[in-house]
Amino acid sequence: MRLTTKGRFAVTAMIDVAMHGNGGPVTLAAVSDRQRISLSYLEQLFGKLRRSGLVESVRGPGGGYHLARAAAQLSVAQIIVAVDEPIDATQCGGRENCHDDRRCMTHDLWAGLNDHIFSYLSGVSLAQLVAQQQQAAT
Amino acid sequence: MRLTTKGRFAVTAMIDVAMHGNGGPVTLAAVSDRQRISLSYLEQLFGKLRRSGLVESVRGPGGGYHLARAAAQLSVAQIIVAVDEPIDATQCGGRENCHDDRRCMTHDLWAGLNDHIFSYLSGVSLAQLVAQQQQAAT
DNA sequence: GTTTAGTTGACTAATTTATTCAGGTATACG
DNA sequence: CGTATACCTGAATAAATTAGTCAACTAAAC
Repeated sequence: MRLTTKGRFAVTAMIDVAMHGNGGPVTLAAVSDRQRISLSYLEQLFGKLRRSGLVESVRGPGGGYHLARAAAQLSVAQIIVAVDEPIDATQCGGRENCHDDRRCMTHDLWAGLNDHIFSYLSGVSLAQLVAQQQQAAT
Repeated sequence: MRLTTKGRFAVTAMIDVAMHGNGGPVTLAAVSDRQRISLSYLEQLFGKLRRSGLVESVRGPGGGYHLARAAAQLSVAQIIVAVDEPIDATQCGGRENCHDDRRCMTHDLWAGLNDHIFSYLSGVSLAQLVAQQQQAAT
């Protein structure tokens, strides 16, 4: 699992959708305006989020995106995995011949690291972030 | 804190130095050869590691790098911080005017996330990774 | 049938990552 | 000495990723 700004954009946008989704679908244009993320970049990200089943789209006037599940059932880990590219976490992609004789030295290291970070982020739900955000806005 | 391949290279190289440092300094040429990382890239990384006080250098023939402290006293977090660029974790760099009226929405989120990941990686020492690696080589 | 808004794909710019090149400096050793 | 080793520095480059832009299309509301 990588941690880059791309994942942060996705999480930010998802929080926005979660917070403004009461009155129906949220348009990307609105998210773009509020979060200062380019519309086309959002389109790319939400294309992935949709294909990963995290959001659902409604076409036509009054359309937009809404969460596919309750915010409490959506984790940060799912969002990041959805937008971040395949990521071969081990550099050798499972092959063990990356070196002459020994196997990829950091294989187990990063696998373990990934597991930890992933499990942590899996425990953080969108609902928690929304609650935190609304509290901060007070 | 970002998690990219750059940090992985640095950790891999540091493990190599830790494992081969019994007979004096380890040359980057040897690390490059064993780990298949370009020499010049290693020089860049070790320049940062040295300036961060994680390794010490010995010039001249028979020279090379050795750990500045015992492997048990060097954490993965320190290595990654040393080689990864400043990283503004909050996109707004502390300023709170990134949006019209509200502050950076994900500020607290990523700060908390960083803290967690950092503290986890701070708990993983180079010595642990070396031990793990030597065990795997059996 | 016109407007809204998602959908797709290609194309570009900026940044980061990784490599290469070309010099330098310090030091061990003969 | 002088020479070889290996760190040290900086610039230039290539590749990959990130971010943004453009253009055309489809589905649906009205």
